[in-house]
Amino acid sequence: MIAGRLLMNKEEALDRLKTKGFKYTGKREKMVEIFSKNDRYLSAKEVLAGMQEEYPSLSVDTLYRNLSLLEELEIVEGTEWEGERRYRMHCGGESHHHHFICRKCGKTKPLNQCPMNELLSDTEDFRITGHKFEIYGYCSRCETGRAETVNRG
Amino acid sequence: MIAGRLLMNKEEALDRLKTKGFKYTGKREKMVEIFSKNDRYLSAKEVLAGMQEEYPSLSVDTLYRNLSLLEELEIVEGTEWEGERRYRMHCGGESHHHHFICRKCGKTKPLNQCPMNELLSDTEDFRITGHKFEIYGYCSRCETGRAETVNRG
DNA sequence: GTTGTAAATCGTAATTATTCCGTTTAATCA
DNA sequence: TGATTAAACGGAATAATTACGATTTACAAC
Repeated sequence: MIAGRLLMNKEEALDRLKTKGFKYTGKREKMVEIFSKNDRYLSAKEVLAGMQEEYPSLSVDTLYRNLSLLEELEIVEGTEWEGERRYRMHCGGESHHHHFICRKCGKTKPLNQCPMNELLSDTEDFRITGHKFEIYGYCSRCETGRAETVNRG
Repeated sequence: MIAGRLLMNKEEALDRLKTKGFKYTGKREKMVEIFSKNDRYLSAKEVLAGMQEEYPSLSVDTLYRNLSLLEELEIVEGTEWEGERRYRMHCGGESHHHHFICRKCGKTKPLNQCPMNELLSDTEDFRITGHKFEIYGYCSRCETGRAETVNRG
């Protein structure tokens, strides 16, 4: 249990869309729903597969534009992983954090600590604008083979 | 100055190729030379540009195969950055480390500390197999506009 | 030095992720 | 309801990477 970190939910996500002046479309709702049901990083292809249940002929342009939009609005957070961009529901709030990522199923677990706090002295001759810290491995379900096979694209 | 971290050099790289049973070709020599002259992450396209000085009609297949081979042999080290895979000369030795990366010119600076040391308690329910930690920003030359423009592809 | 052979390279095509663009559709608001 | 304008369509363009059969080459054995 992690204090002070609220996962973005569907209601807040769609509310944020509206208040920022974007339209509340069924496709965006479905996308947010897909992310809220999957606590792991999803590739564009995986999101597309989920979308096709309801929108079998969704344009890839729409898919990518909305993924970018949701990331801009901090409804989802993205990372580059294994050659493609992947997204998960934004962990929300002001609590800066990082993730553990399961190499097999993409499941994520937030980490409480941020390593940047101790490292500032090491880079005095650079102006730091960002950082990436991710831990990879296997979650307990994948480790013991109990996890169902997940289409990773 | 960082103690105990020897940058891979051309001689050792080619020696490593031979002892592992791979052939010592002029193209591989040139590739290693390009990396040894550039202390920063290079994209495949940048390496190709360097190769074309000497081998104007280099096949992209050869380029990518050799990049992968050099990475396997730990002659170079790769990372995914801004949508493509980039490589730099391997920092070598047993000293595990991470990098600061300049967003503009790709220049790198090794960091002495590894944040994993303090974080083990946070992931008891995962088997950890690797991690990535990179700091982004601007090096002093790029910050003050003194750096020449670098073709980043 | 000659030769055999596996590895390396070539050249081109296929694949895959992502973006672009002109047209059509639909959400929102007066 | 009608007007306005963003969103979506769909098909093509772009760009990184991989695949593959044919040819060449490094290198070791003779």
